[in-house]
Amino acid sequence: MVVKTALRFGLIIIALLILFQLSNASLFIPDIPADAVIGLTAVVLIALGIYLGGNIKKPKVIEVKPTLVKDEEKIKSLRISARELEVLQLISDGLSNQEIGEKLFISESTIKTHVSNLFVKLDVKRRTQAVIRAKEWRIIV
Amino acid sequence: MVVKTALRFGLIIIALLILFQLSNASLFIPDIPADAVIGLTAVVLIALGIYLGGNIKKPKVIEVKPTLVKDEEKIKSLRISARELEVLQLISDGLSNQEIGEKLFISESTIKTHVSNLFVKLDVKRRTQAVIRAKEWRIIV
DNA sequence: ATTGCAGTCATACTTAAGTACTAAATTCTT
DNA sequence: AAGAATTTAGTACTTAAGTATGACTGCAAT
Repeated sequence: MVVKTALRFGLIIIALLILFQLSNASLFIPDIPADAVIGLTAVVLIALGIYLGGNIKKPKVIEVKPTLVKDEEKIKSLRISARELEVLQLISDGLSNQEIGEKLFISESTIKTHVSNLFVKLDVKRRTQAVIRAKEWRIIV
Repeated sequence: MVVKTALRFGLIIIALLILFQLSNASLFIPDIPADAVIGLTAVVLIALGIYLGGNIKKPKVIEVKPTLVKDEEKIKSLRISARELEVLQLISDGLSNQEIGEKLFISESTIKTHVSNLFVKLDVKRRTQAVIRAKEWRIIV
């Protein structure tokens, strides 16, 4: 890395020296218009600046969250129903069976049915595992 | 945005014209050495290039995953012990109290003690909530 | 029409989770 | 060394979670 930087700067210095020489020489050669040489030099120098700027400036670092998209195919393949998915999401939100029932206006015993069916489909034994599995398989966000 | 860009380029053109004029003039004024003017011009042009490069070039973007670092300060402030933290992590991994006990070679009743103490410190009622809260507060990864 | 799925609910049960203490041994800390 | 915090473990209990099974309804496809 250090060698690369040194090499780069060496090349830049050589390029600059050549330009200066050319610039000086042109003043005494009438065949080439001085303006053209100056213009060319300007363009080369600006290009050099742009090149240097790209390397000197530290890159912008932005944090990106992994794309949180549900895998609808997986949900279908596991034959998880819409209601079951709702319950699964609420389990993941930390709600108890009773709270889920209240939120969905259905009895706790129905929630238990959904939960049991979910565990079979997700191949887990506990709700904490269900949450992990469901996120692994991108069934819930 | 368009106006801003137009203005910027206008200024750049004016700056260039001034430089060209200066450059031409200096050739006939012996008081100022031609090399100095050329050198100054070079510096200005390179600076201009760097400035332009910063605006024209699309920024280098490095994508990084959100930093998953435990907040040790938070752990201390909540007075969560090392053992409790271990238990918390294993809860988050989906293990039952019994499984956690087996993994740590201690009785399930001890796990229950740790769990209860954790719930008070995390201000939650259930282990599913504990996992959510612990991740919110970056107590576990 | 009947077949099947989704959703609902209930009962009865077992197991796990969680609470509320008490208490002892161990390990830091001062 | 003394005190504080941690870790361990127990008992006794309450509550929540989870299982198994059966039953009823509505709805859509065959």
